[in-house]
Order: sequence, then structure tokens, then C-alpha cells
Amino acid sequence: MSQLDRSLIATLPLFRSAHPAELDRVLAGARPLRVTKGTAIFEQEAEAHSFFLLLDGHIRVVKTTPAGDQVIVRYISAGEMIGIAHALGRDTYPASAIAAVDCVALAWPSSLWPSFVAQIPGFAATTYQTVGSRLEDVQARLVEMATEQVEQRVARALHRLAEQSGRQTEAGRRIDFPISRQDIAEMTGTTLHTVSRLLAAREARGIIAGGRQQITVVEPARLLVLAEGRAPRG
Amino acid sequence: MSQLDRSLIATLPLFRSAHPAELDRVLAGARPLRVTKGTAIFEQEAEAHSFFLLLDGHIRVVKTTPAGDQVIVRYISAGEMIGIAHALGRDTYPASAIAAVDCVALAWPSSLWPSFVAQIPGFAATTYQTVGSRLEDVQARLVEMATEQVEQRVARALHRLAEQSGRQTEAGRRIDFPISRQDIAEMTGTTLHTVSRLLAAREARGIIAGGRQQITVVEPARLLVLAEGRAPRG
DNA sequence: GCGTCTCTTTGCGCCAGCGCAAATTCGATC
DNA sequence: GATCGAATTTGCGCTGGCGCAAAGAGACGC
Repeated sequence: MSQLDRSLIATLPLFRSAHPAELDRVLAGARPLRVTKGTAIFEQEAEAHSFFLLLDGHIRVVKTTPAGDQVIVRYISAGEMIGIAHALGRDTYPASAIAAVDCVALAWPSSLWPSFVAQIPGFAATTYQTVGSRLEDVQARLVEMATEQVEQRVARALHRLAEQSGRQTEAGRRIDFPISRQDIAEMTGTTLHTVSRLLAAREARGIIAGGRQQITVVEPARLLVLAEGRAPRG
Repeated sequence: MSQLDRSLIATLPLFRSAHPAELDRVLAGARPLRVTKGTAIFEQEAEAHSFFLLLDGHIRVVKTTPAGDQVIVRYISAGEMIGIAHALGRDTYPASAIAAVDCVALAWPSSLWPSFVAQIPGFAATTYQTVGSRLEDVQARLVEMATEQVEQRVARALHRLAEQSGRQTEAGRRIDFPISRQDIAEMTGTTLHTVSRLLAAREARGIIAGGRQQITVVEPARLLVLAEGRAPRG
């Protein structure tokens, strides 16, 4: 691990209030990890032996059904923890984590979790917050899936991606990692065909700019305009 | 609060390892609550001033969209904590909690949470586990919503309800609180019409037995038989 | 016992979006 | 720069399940 990594870690909410000596001890126990694009950091249903801190890159968290369908649960960006299933009382990972680009991460054995909690002030509270926000995010998406049409779900997914993982360019906010129509379909519960059609329509209206494995949101505001003011069903 | 309640609480995983003296102190700070059927324990978007322990009854956790659609996120049974949003770093409740039947609960101000964590051994870990299992549950339902047809989603919802909140009778496992077709529609992202049709079909095959605001699962095994072995889409 | 209200059932038409198929485009590789 | 493979686009027919409407069926109050 480089000095650069160390100073990066020290600025994270998770470790901000750690004493330098504790931080060093914690980092000394870490196993550095380089993961090439497309490779799994961990696999669904495998024993949750480690937890991870993503230092660089983007990770796709995917659940696969017995029938073989895949659903993208979320994307993880640099600075976030991942694979904390064991700390939440699970003994296997509930999903697979796949590198969307080449990634750099740190890994610790799950058994070290309690010492993190004990030694780093605020670590537990920050983790609670992270889990809380993930829970709320998934719940919000469940509500979307239950009540909104495909068009709106795709629009929201793009909006969220641009917000969370977008890089500002002169053309608009560009999603910072390769993402296919298939990926968006797996985020929104539809097919790549429908996604392709919807994106083409948005592109014609100048709201987004597409490309191969790549999307730029030109006008975030116009992305969601259809989503409000509909009569509830039932 | 009755002596009965006190001994009930002492057997919960959350408080099992608390010393009697600590337990007493904690319970002394609680505000007992009786909630009549249909009333809200707390409302979505209200300030998360309290957390609760449900002693008796069943609570429906509902999210309402700006458009007015409602989605039932989960049901809470006796012995579970609810309204812990503040402990997860939220300052408002992300959903409303509505009593499905007359309920009895204890309420504490959110500000007391840290003292619970500090004074009761295992409290934090048990809460982590609860949150972890809720997160996994919601994720699993997101995957269902994204990949399965309405028929399967309804079947799974019934299965889950019978499992978690069922009471064994001679006719089968009966869901222990009043639940309408509309409620099931709001759990599965469909309409009460479709639910009614699907339930009628299952009833004709003897898999379930319906009634007004009430469902008994006669043959849990045959509920899900259609759910496996389908070709993935895409 | 009667009326009312809510929950449930059922019929019918329609359309969003899936499934399948084929063409096209874009990168990458040699 | 020719070839190959993967990602994307686009057409077309079909159907699951929604929307609307109206009729039954319990439960509950008076």
C-alpha cells in the first residue's frame, strides 16, 4: 500500500477520527488487492471470510437467481466498504461483487471486524449510517419497481448513476465506468431491447448522449419530468 | 407495563444478556403505548424522535409515493424493534408504521439509543443482525420484482407471510392478522384485481383457503412449485 | 331485521413491454 | 485494414396484467 493510499484512507469518514497509531495498526493487517475488470472480489453464497475497502475503481454488486437472471443491486465507488455481510450476522455473501473496471482494494479477515469497532471511534456509527442509507436506497428502489413504469425506472437509474458516479465533462455528466444497455436492464428489471429503445428516444431529445458502454447525462433536470403527477393505481 | 411484559422482554435476543438492573433502568425510561388498529405509530417523513419495541400485535410498514401509491415494505411482529431510523443516521422515518391490529408497544426517545448500546451487551450486535436481515430481505424482494411474474411474487408473499406470521390451524397455516387483497397487491406491486384472480385460482386447486381479510395456506409446498426452472430472460 | 359500507369477484378491452430475429455498428486483434 | 466478436439498434407479433365497470357478499351499526 502506498503513502498515497494511506493519506486517502485517513480522510474517509470511516477512519477520520482514528488515531494515526491505530490507523497504522489497522492498515498493517490489510491485504492489498488488485482486481482486473470483470473479475469477482467475492462470489454470492461464498463464506463471508473478508470485508473490503475499495480504494480505486467501481464495483458492481450482482445477485443471481436460481433461474439464472441477474440483478444489479448497486454500484460501489472508491472509499466505500464492501462485503460487510459477516458484520451484519450473515455467514455468506448475499451477492457477488464484480469489478466494473480495474480496481484496487484492501481486504481484512471478517474476524478483525470487532477490533475495528472497538479501536476506531465512530467506526460503528459510520457503518450504521452506511447500512442505513443502503437499506433506504434499496427500499426506495423496491417502491419504484412496484409502482413505476419501465421508462421512469430507467430514467431514475441514469439520474442516480450520474449523480453518484458521474464525472463532469463539457457535454454533461458522464458515467465514470463502462456500462452496457444490459447492465441498465439488470438494474431496472427490464430487457436490453427496451433500454435501447428508451435511450434512443432520450438521445433524440438531447437529454442524454449515448455511446458504446457509456452514457452522458446532458440535462439531468429533464430526465425525471415524467415521473411526477400521475394518478395512483388501484 | 406489566410484569408479564417485563419477563417477555427479558427473553428477547435483544435484551437476553442484559443484567436485570440494567434492564429495569432501561424499561423505566420507556413510554408504554397502546395503538388501535389502523392508527399510525409514526408517519413517513416525520422527525425520527423515538424508537419502539412491539410487545403485541402486528404492524404494517408502508411507503407512500408522491403520486399516492402505497407499498408495504414489511410486517413487524411482536418482539421486534421498529423506528430505529435515527440509529441508522436518518433524521426522519422513511416509512409509516400502521397497526394492522390493536397493538401494544414501548417507546423510547431516540436520544437514549447510545445508552442502550453502551449498557446492554450484545444490543448493538443484535441490532446489526436485524438490520442485516432486513436489508437482505428487501434485496431479495427487489430481485423478485425485477425478475419474476406477478403470480410468483404473490405466491412468495403468501409463503413468507404464512412462515413469519402464520398460526397453525387444522386447515393449514393462517395469517395471523387481517390482510386484504389490496394489501397483498401493495406488497407485490400489482392490483387487487389481479391478486383476487390469482388467489381464486389457487383456492380452486386447494392450495390456499381465502376469506374476507384473511388467508390460510393449506399446502405451502405447492405454492412455489412454479417459481423454479424457468429460462432466464435477456 | 334492514340498510350501508367495505371487500371481493368477475368480465372485457387494451397496451406496455417482452420474446424472437436480423441487421448494423463499433472496438479490438492480428 | 481485414476479420471477428460483442454491443447496440430496430422491426414485428403476442400476451400478461392493468384499467374500467359492475355485480356479489360479508360485516357492522342502528
